[in-house]
Amino acid sequence: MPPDTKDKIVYAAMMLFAQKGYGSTSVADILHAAGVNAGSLYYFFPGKQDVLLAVLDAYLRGIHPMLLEPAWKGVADPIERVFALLAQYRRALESTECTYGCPIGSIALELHEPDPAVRQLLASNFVGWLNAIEQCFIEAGDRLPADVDRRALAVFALTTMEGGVMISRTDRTLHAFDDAVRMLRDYVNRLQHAGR
Amino acid sequence: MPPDTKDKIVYAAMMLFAQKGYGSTSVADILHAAGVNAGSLYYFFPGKQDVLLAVLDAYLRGIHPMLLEPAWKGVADPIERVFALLAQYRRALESTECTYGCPIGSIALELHEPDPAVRQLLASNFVGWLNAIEQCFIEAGDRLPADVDRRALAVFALTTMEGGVMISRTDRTLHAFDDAVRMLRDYVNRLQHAGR
DNA sequence: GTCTATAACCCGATAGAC
DNA sequence: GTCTATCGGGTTATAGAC
Repeated sequence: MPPDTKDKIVYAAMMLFAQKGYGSTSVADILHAAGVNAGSLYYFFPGKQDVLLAVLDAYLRGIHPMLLEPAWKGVADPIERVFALLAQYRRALESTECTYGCPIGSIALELHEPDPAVRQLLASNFVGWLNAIEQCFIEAGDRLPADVDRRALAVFALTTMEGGVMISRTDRTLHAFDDAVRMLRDYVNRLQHAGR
Repeated sequence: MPPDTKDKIVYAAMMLFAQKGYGSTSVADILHAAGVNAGSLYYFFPGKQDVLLAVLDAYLRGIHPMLLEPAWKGVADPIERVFALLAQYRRALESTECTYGCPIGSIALELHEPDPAVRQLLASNFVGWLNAIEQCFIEAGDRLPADVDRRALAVFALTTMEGGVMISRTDRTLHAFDDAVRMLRDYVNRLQHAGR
């Protein structure tokens, strides 16, 4: 079963949006990368923005199979899973000379007045990520103090990753990403040792 | 002394880049907002990107007078200064319905393959911010454990702010920003009480 | 230094045959 | 479903008078 045209368009757009951003990717770029003609794209999608919606939906459905499962392979401890996920983002930065970060975050900051449907899907992607990490901290149980807000801790992990990617991408160095993750690790360690 | 044409262009571009981003702001937008004609802009600047360079340079020179001094007015304690600065970003989000965040961060993620001069100025802006916050943590002296890396802590504060802005802008709610800053505050509190 | 007009180009989207 | 050709409009930047 060869990949159908629609999937080829979405996949090509996903790669291009991650590499160059949404605004800097032209429909012609997508057509060329997908090996498809304009008529086909506009047969499946009303316009460029609807391609973005399909891409964001693909990211959303891919959170578990494409993001979390690879990162968590062989890692059972819930707290280690949080840092295993961050380590996967580090590898993405490392293997692209600090060029490739989190595509959701990039698009979220690129679009200043996004269409409501786009903004909704961006938010859903963050929520999916946060739910998974919150669950890790919940599963950590009494290794963390009871009064520590698991959801807020998940948000903190996300800001650490996104902020670290932003600064590392800007100075083309992993220092900032590593500094931020190291501080988060120290914080979580101190929480684990609190009250013992 | 009326503001000269060049300054009007840079100021108008600064506002527009912050509101709509660099790519979505046309030269015509800048001309209209500045009340200036195309010939004037291209007399002072070789092109649009050079206007961006001037804007980033203005942000860099404005870090102390425009950003830090207002945030730190009446705040002497170095650690409180860190959170006073974060509170100022919160007010910017709040007063714009979570639309306006950090313009440097937005541009940093919008431009995927920035001109070296642009990337250099973005990095310098981050460095200026980090130097100031690092200095706060240094001035905190022995209120923080000696083995805590002051620079890394400053990076952590920056990722908290930038990541918090990103997520709050996306879901148009201050929850994420507040969660992240609350966690950072808890971490700093625990550091202050460590070893006592 | 400032103005108007316009060149030269690229964009997203469409039309209509097949 | 797919193809080619093209429309209409917005873009950055320039030319040349003043």
